Order: sequence, then C-alpha cells, then structure tokens
Amino acid sequence: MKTITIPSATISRLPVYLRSLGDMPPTQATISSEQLAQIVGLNSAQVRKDLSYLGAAGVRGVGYGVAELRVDLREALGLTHGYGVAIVGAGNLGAALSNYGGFEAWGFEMSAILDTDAAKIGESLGGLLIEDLVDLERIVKQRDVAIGIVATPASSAQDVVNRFVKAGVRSILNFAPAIVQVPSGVVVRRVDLSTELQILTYHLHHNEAAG
Amino acid sequence: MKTITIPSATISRLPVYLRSLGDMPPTQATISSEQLAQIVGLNSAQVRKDLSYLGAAGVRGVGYGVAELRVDLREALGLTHGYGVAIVGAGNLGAALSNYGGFEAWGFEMSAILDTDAAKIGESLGGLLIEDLVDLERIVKQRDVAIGIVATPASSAQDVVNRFVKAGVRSILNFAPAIVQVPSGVVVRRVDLSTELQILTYHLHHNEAAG
DNA sequence: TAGATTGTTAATCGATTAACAATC
DNA sequence: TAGATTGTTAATCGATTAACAATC
Repeated sequence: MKTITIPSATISRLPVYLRSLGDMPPTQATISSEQLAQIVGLNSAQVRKDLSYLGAAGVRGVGYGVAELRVDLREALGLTHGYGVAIVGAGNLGAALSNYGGFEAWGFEMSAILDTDAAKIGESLGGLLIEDLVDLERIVKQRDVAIGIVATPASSAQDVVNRFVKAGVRSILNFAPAIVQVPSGVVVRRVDLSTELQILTYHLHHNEAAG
Repeated sequence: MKTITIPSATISRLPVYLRSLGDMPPTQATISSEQLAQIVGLNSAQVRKDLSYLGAAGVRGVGYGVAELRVDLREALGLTHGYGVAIVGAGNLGAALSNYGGFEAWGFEMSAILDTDAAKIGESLGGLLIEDLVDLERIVKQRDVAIGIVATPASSAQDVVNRFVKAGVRSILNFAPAIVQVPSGVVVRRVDLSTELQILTYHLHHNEAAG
C-alpha cells in the first residue's frame, strides 16, 4: 500500500488526464506536459506536479511516454481491479446509467440494478434484471459490489445510502438531490443537476467571463 | 450589476445551502451558521463567510432568518429569471434529464430537446417534441434559450457545443465524456460519470478515509 | 445583564505557478 | 553540443478556519 498522499485536487484531475490520453492518435508515442496542459486546460507546471505524484515516467527533453503514462494513471486510480457497481433506482436516470456503455470500458462491472417498485422488479434493464432492494445486502456480498450508485428521488436517498453502508459498501455516488450522512470511512460523491444548473445561472446572472 | 466577486468555491456551495433550507421544517424561523454547517458538513466560519458575500441577513445572537436567507440565495444565484434550457441528445440520458422534475421547481424552463436521429425527431419526450438539431440556432433565438445541455456521445460533443456557441448560448452543461473547447466568455461545466467513478475507485484502492 | 451568535480579521493551510537546475 | 523538457523548489495566490470584538 503506497503511503504518499495525493492531494484531492490532483486525484480529481487524474481521470481527465487518462481520458485525454485515450483520445491521442496512436502515432504519438510521447506527450509533453505543455501539450497535455493545453488539452485539459491547465498550467504545464501543474501537470508535471500532478504526474510526479504517480512516480511519473517522464524523460527530460522528450516528454512522457503515452503508453506508460496511461498505465501509471490506471494503476494510481486503481482501475486494474474491475470493481462491481450496483445501481439503486430503475427510473429514467437508473436506465440511463445502466445503459451507459462506459462502465465496462473503464473496468467497472455492472453487478445489479435494484428498485422497490414491484412493477419494475423482474423487468430487464441494460442487460440486467431489476431486483428487489430488500435483497441488496445479499447481492452486495455475493457479487462483491464495491461501489453503490443512488439514482432514486431525494426522499429515498438516505435510506438507500444506509442500506449500502449496512451491506458494507464504502464508496457511493449519489445522483439524488439530497445531502446524505454517512459514518466515517465511507466516501460519498454527489452529482446534482440542479446544483450544476444553478452554478451556471450564477455566471449568467453576473455576466461573468464575459468578453 | 453587483461588482463584488464571489469566490468560485463559495458559488458552488450556494446551491447546497439553498437546498438545505428547503428541507427545513416550516416551524424553524431562524438558523445559525453552526446548524447550517452541520447539515452541509462544513465549518461554521465558512458558512458565515460565504453568506457574508451575499450581504447576508444574519442577526447577532439569533442567526439567519430562513425565509430571508432563501431569498438572498435565490437572488445571488440569479434564480429569479426563469432561464430557458435546451437539451441536445434524446438518448437515455436526455430522456432522464427531460423527465427530471426539478427544472421547473428551480425556475428553469425546458425549452427544447433536440437530436440528429430522424427516427427520434417528432417523437415526444418529457412533454416536448424532439426537434432537429439543425434548427438549434433558430430555436435558441426564438425561445430565448440561455443554458445548453449536451447529452450526446463524446464524439458529437464538440460539434454540439460549437452549435450552442454559434447560436449565442453562453452557459453549457456537458454530460458527454469529452473535454470541449470554447471561446472565452462561454462557461462550460462538465459532469462525467466515469470521472466520478474513477475518483471513488482511487479511494477504494488506497483504503482512504478508512477507520 | 448574561448568553448566543454574527461579521470580520488575522493566522493557517493548501494549491497553483514561475523559475530554473538537471539531464535526456 | 544545443535544444527541449522534466522534476522540484520557492514564491504566490487563494481558500479555510480559529478567534474574538460587536451586538442582538
């Protein structure tokens, strides 16, 4: 287990670097910090600093090997594991997520989609059968689910999170517009459409970045 | 036009404060910075500092009036305008977004949903007819669309963004897993499932926040 | 008045970036 | 060697927080 702590700002940029490398033409064997900075819209010093946390593979005068860098980034992010993902909520958002092709491409495995609605349970979605939320704990254990996704209305979010926590899930992605409480040791990331819209609205309202 | 510049970190917390106040029981007329901090998981000094940027309505020894604070937050975020929103991409994600009830609740207006797929154009989604992307510029002008949402595959994202920019849209929310380039004056926020998953994976991999 | 809580300052902390020696 | 670019230091910038006077 590595003990260097990577700053959280850097961590959230690592997936962006990784994606940028994926868009690279295969003819390009190396990339400089300056080029990468251009692509992702950052300062080249920051790129070098971020990559240095990975024990980067840069070569002075040349740049970073694209292939090596990709390996280093995947390694640092822990994308070598194939973590299982369970989605709770088989509504529109759950459907969109379960049909999102990217999961497998990034090494995640869609393990289950669950709901409480008897009318939905047993239906097929994204190649999986919708299962009953009451079975969450069993499913998490049997299929080794590591990541839980909450795609329910806000009113159910805390309950669903509690169930995930009880089942032993330590990483939760919350799409419900609600702030949920979790014990320490559990990481929750929140993605909220109305928050994003409201931040955009602030900029509209204040004419920011205008000119 | 107010000229005080609110730090971007504060701006992104304002919607969170606003939502927390919405969850408040109507019996509670005032709230202290300490209470609000508890709910959103922040330091009370930070809450006071954030609210002070709004020309906050706090009363020493008492706290903030819930109703006034809500008004101040909505005002600061520019939620008094009823901005029009257009979604490009009538796939699963576009469907989820167009059915997302929160738009109107927060004062946004779903103005249009567009796609390039002839099989989808003319179909109904979230109460709107799916329209042809080639008509985007006309639609933006006629319906005064202020915010564009990109819900297409990554490969189309830059093209769609270009169309939004050409049509005069200055605020874009990008759900496609692609980094897009825009001229200065245009604000893009990116929401990317695989980035979020990868950040969670980092924490899993490094056993962070464990204990 | 005594207790509570704001608004704000000053201290701290962390993140970004300019600069440059190291070196391919 | 000359040119390019890294890795890292030190300076800067910005954001968080402790502390406390102001005051309801």
